[in-house]
Amino acid sequence: MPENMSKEDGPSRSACFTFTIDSILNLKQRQDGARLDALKEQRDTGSRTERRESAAPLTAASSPEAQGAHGPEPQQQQPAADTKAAVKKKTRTIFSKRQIFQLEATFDMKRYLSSSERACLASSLQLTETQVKIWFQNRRNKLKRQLSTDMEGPLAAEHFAEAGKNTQLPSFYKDSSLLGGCLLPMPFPVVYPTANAAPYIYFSNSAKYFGLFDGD
Amino acid sequence: MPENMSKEDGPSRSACFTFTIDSILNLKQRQDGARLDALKEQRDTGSRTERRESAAPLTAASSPEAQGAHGPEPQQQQPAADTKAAVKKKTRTIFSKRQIFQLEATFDMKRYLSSSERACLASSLQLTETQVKIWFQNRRNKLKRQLSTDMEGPLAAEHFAEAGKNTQLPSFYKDSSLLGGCLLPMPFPVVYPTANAAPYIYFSNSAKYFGLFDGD
DNA sequence: TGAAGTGCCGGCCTCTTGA
DNA sequence: TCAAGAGGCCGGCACTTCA
Repeated sequence: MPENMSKEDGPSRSACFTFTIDSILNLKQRQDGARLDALKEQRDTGSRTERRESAAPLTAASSPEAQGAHGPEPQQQQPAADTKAAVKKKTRTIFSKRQIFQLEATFDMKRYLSSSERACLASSLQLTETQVKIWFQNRRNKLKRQLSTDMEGPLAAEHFAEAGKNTQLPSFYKDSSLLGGCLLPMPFPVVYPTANAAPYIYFSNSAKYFGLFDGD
Repeated sequence: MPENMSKEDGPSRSACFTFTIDSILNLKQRQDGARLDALKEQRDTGSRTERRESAAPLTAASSPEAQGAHGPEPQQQQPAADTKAAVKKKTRTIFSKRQIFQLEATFDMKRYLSSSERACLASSLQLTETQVKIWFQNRRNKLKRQLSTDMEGPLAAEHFAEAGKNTQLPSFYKDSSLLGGCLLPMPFPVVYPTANAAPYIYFSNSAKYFGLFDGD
């Protein structure tokens, strides 16, 4: 799905308001990197119809990695593009606390993002959309694992699927249209009504916000 | 999309009620073929978690084509599976008028179907889900082309995208939950509210229903 | 520990084919 | 004419890798 559809979603939407959490938190950091995922993100640009209103025209060279984190300090661990086919050592970016906080808060609201919501959140966090996408993917997986171990039983996974099925989340073609596709993360417990059981409430690791407030 | 997600949608949903249009139209046809798309549909069965509550266990052999149409008459044009690797001549199934009618009516309601809606409609029409999926795909394309020529301008396509974006449509993860994922096609004009323009009304070829009522 | 890589699946789109 | 094939893109999931 959904993609191709991004065609119907990406270009003409521009649902990203500038008053996002960023402006609220007043944490305007650098505007440099945090773009192009080089290999995969580029083909994104090559879609049929134009898509993605991303600024930078993707300057073919340099910064092959998306190191969209770590406050103002440069902190590049990529091979500096010495040779053409750089070794491309697998880097592990560390998201800032502000980014994690916002991602977690958003995750509490909904576990799946529409493309426009993703774009909005990404630009708000100075991350690539792919990074946000992957973060949510990994986060979902983490949640699933946590539930499996917490509930110590095969039903855990079902609860997860159950909750994820009839509730939340978007579609590739249309977003929740709340705030025009933008989310304002608010750390509240989320209720996941299940189809055949009493509403299942998950407080999403209530302690995860602790220690995330003191700057990056 | 979705897929993978069909995992969360397929198995535990069973949202297909038996009072579908079929029971209304009292057109219980044969229950035989109209399944397995052989090549592609089969891997569907091989998904990670079980999915699809389809009856027939997919008997490896015979009926490689999905000829889910044409009233009671057999009408098979496939190579009868004489040799193992039959020539597999490209067949062109002709849907019955009843099937077309129902598909068109459903299409008027929404131009994209969730997996459960698709499953429901498919079983209701004795067609494979793939056939329904492809039909909707081709129908969407047809609509788009019609709009392009009708409006004689480059804006037509945009209107289509515009309409398809903020309106309808499902998601891979959750369906409209109307009637439990089942649709009751009702030939009414559909209103496609656009984001930045007055609601765009499309009467979906008002004459297309003519001549579709007289039996198969 | 967790961002990212890999492999597989399904859907959608566009264009094309051939009964 | 139109169901279906083919090629290409995207997102999701499971599982793995390694700074």
